[in-house]
Amino acid sequence: MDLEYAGALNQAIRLLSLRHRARAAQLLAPLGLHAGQEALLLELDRTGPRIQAQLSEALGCEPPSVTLMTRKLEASGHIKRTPDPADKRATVVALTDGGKALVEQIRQLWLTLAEETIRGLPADTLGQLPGILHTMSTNVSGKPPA
Amino acid sequence: MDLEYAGALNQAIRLLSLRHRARAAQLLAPLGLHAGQEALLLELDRTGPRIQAQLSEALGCEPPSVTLMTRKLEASGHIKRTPDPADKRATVVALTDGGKALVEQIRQLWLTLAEETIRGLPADTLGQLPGILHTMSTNVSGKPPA
DNA sequence: GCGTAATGGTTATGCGCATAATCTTATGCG
DNA sequence: CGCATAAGATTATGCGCATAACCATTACGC
Repeated sequence: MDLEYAGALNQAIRLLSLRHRARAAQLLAPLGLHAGQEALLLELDRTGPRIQAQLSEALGCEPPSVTLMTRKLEASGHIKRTPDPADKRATVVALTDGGKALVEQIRQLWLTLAEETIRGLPADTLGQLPGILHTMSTNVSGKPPA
Repeated sequence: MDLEYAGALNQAIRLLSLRHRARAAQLLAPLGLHAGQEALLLELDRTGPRIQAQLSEALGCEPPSVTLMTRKLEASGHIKRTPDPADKRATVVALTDGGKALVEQIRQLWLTLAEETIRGLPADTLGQLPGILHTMSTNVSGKPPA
């Protein structure tokens, strides 16, 4: 691998990150959501109520970030935070009814976003794309490949 | 395209963004840099001195972000900001000697990061990877495809 | 030429992320 | 047991990004 390829690759990843996130933000704004919050709601919908430590792990961000995000999502009425009776340290986070309804809208937006993103890519690329992205993610995750 | 694929794709892009950036931050920390600043320095090195509006365009971020980043990079001595004699509104940004030396180190780190990122990917994928990422970027850039 | 629009920058504010330090509660081991 | 350690959460702080509002300058149309 040469310096030029490396530079192009890293820059391409950086640009995709910025723009994909920016586009997501545009689409989520009408719902009153900021980019990043949708992932928390989708995760809650996918697995049911979870404590923040689990959310932190699933979302790939640190506990303090989850604390602030959950605060704001609770303030806007999309989730509810209740102390865990079995572990007094933990607080469990659950979707409200309003939150569940929001998730349905998010799913539609994410379909739009994904279709927009992969427009013009060859069909065989589409099949391997999630795998490629996942491989790169775990490669730089620092964690040993389980 | 189904909802499941869309969700997996968007989530994969989000995770790759977070982790690639986090790993970049780890590598840049010993140089006293924060993730994002390296792009500005690399761009300056690639094209020579530029005014902030051009940097904003090249980096894919908004002018206020450039203002703050250039301030900090100037404070740490890596760049120099001087008023443009031809246009009293503009300020041109140039690498200092120290900044140029830093760029060489950044290039090495970016080689490391890129090799780490694409580890385990098939050879034919590597060839098309930059193109795929670029296509996706422009797809969500909002700009008409020039 | 002059007034209006466009361009370059900055300030203020807010969000998502990070790390470091701290507090509380669980858990492990002697 | 009791005590050290680990785990869950929070606070404080800082950076990169964003938008909105504003100022200074340049460019343009009449």
